[in-house]
Amino acid sequence: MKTKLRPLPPYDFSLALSYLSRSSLEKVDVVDGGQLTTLSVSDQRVFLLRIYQEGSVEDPVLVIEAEGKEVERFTEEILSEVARRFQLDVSLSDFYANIKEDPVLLQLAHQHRGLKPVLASSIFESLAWAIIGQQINIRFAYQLKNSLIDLVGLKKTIKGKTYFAFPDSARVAALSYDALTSRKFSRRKAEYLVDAARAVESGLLDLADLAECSQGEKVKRLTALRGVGRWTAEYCLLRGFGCQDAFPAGDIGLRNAVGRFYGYQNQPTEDAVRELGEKWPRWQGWGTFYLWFAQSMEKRREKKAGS
DNA sequence: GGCCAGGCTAGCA
DNA sequence: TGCTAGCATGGC
Repeated sequence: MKTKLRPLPPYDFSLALSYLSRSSLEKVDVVDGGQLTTLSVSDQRVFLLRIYQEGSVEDPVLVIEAEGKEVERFTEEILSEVARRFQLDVSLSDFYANIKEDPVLLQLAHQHRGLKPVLASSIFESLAWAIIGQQINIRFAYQLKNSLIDLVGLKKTIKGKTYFAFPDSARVAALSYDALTSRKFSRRKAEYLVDAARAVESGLLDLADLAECSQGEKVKRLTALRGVGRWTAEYCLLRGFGCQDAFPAGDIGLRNAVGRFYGYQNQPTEDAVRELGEKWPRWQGWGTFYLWFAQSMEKRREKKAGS
């Protein structure tokens, strides 16, 4: 199956690819030669997707090629999932209009014109990834994520090449804590992760239902889980549910980015970041994503210059 | 070798 | 309500 989507312009898929390739350890979303190769898993079915952009940033066309059994029957589902994950139907002009009081963010938006937040492939993945990433550096977080994928991730070999998908909640719920602690998870992190997966499996945390709730209710229900604090919930809202105004203001990476781009002498406090975000009404999530992205691009540039 | 990393909990005042 | 020790391992 090969089909095309027309994202709301401007849109630059190469920026999404840059974001997805921010770690060399990433093995679910494979970026190579200007295209993304990834598995799409839904309802026990696995499809291999190749996604790339044709046309320009101002007149974008996104091409989606999908392989798998009876893929034609699932075309609509696959396309809607791609549109959701890459926020293709959300207008950047609304974002631009709502950050005009902030020249710094406006400049970054100009510099990375066509960037839209990239969501995780599922709500559960965003929650699991946030738990994994708590209080540890990103590189180590990727190592833990890959251990989890080795243990219970989905693997599919096509034409001699193996592709991986992040495990769903059922697979994680079936894990023992020891299986994770033997792979360098701390005891607590193993408990938080497996217990969250079990909460989803038992229906204690109904993610489909949660999607329909208000932002406040989402945070309330998520933080009711042991191991899920405000940061984790906000992260999940931003990268899982795609809430445009989710705002993990306490995030260390965001505070560092604000420190860099807004010229702070010392790392700004969470309160200072929250105050800054008032200049991006209803779009704090996108502002956060732009700052994360710009920071990772700067770091990559510095590393390249230093090597 | 020490401090920091895309935090959170439990215990205490 | 607000503060802090402890968690645990890797990177720099």
